[in-house]
This record gives sequence, structure tokens and C-alpha cells, in this order.
Amino acid sequence: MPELPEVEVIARGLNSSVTGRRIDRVEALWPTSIRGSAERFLDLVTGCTIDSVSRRAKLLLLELAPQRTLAVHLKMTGRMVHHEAPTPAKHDRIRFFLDDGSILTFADMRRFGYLAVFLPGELELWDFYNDLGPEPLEMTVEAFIARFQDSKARIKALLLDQRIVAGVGNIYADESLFLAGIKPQSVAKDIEKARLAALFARLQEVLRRSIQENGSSIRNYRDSGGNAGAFQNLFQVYGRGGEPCLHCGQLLDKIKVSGRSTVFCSVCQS
DNA sequence: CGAACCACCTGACGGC
DNA sequence: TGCCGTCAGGTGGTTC
Repeated sequence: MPELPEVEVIARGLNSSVTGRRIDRVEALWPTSIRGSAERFLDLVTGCTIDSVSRRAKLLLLELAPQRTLAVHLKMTGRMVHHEAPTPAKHDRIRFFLDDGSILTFADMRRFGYLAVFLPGELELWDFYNDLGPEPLEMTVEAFIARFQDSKARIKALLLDQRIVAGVGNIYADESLFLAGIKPQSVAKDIEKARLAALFARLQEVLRRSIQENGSSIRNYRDSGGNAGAFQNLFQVYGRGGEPCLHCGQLLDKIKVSGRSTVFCSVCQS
């Protein structure tokens, strides 16, 4: 899925393109993309005005008026694209028809993604939301270190755990570990604090740079305007298993950590 | 508590 | 061509 940078880019794009628009009609082509009762969802969302669009972890949050929050999780292949005119596509799941004739479409090839609507107070009752760790771009290095330094788990598993730090996925975990020179399978509590601090700095850099580059498009990701990102051109290790390290030339190793494909350099990372 | 699987789905790609 | 296995930006559940 889109990870933190991709969801951030989508949220910013939608915030400028759909804020102030009223949702006149909702078309649920695949109602199972809606969490909970689809009927309730349609009731609560239809007729609302979009006040703002933001991001928390990998969730897109649309604040509506009257007060309700529309949360969207894109998982692996979800998209939220704003079209000026109808442009039906194969994997369209939910369409929001806006009052200026434009359409906001949730499309999702693999159908892992979902939409959910919350009334005031309900969002905090949702375990996934409530358990999210801090935003990596809004926390201190001390707080970051504190969340990792006592754990017996492998560092990459912790980076991917949304309860430890929110928004990091497989791409940015591998990229930040490479840049920090840390092996993904290292046990967190065995890593010196200074190296955890370096990891935090590299993670912030890579997330910020990816946002600047409009995110990473491996295959499905598109921003809210339907455009691809460019950060995939700057990958150091992700998707490069067996190819030479761009720093030292060593062939990059590909292993599994936390059930996820993991690429690293056995020379540059220790 | 941590890890290893499987599950949820569709599609792209490589090997034969 | 086509069949088959493998893999993919995520999370959740079960089992050991």
C-alpha cells in the first residue's frame, strides 16, 4: 500500500481539491469495501460537506460537516482519485459524486482496503486507531529511542509495527535501515542509542524526501490527481535484491523479516 | 512476548 | 498459448 508519504501526498491533494464540496450521492459498486453497515455509511455520508482531508498513520481522514469522520485505508492497492468528469475504471469500488460535477473514486484492485464512517467519539473506540503509535515526523528522537531500546524484537519488525511508530511500511523500513547502516534483523535492544538516533534521522529524511517526490509508484500507487510518484527512482535497496549495492557494489541480500521481503547490504549494514 | 504461518484478493511475470 | 508457482506499498488471527 501506500505508506506514510503516499497517503500524505493524497491527503494534501484532496485537501486542496475537494474541500468545501458537498457529497450529493454515493455509489457503492462493491459495498464490502465499506466497514460496518453500508446502509448506515450511505446515510451518514450523503449530503455532507467535506471540511478537510488529513492523514493519521496510513489512514486518510476526511472531516465532514455535519460532524463525522470518513476514514479510508488503502492497504496494498487502494487509490483515492478526484476526477473532474466520470471516468469509470475496472476496479472502482465506491464513487462520491460531488456538487460541482466532479467525482471522488475509491478504487482497489485487491479489495483489501476499506472505508468507514465515525460519529464524534466513535473513532476513539476503534482499536486500530487508538493503538497507533506516534507520527515519525512529529516525535522527538528521545521518544523514538525509548520505544525501541528495550525490545527483544528485530528492528524491522518494530518499524513495521504501527503501534510503535505509525505510517512506516516495507519500503521506508528497508530504505531507512540501509541509510542508517543497520541490519534489519538486528535485535532492537542490542542497538546503541546513537545508532537508533541515526535511524530516526534517516527515517525522517527518507519520508520527507518521498513526500517531496510525490511518493513511490511501484505499480498501483497514484496520487489524488491520478499521477505516479517519483521516489521509486531513488530507492537504494527496496526491490533491488541480487543487484549491486549503490554504495559498495556488494550484491544485495534478500531475506524475510516479519514475513516481509527484506533487502539489505551485508557490507554497509551491521 | 516474539516469530512463523495463513488469510484476505487480483494480477503480473517467469519458467516450462 | 497456457498452466503453475511466486510475488506484491498491509493488517489480523492463530499457534507454537
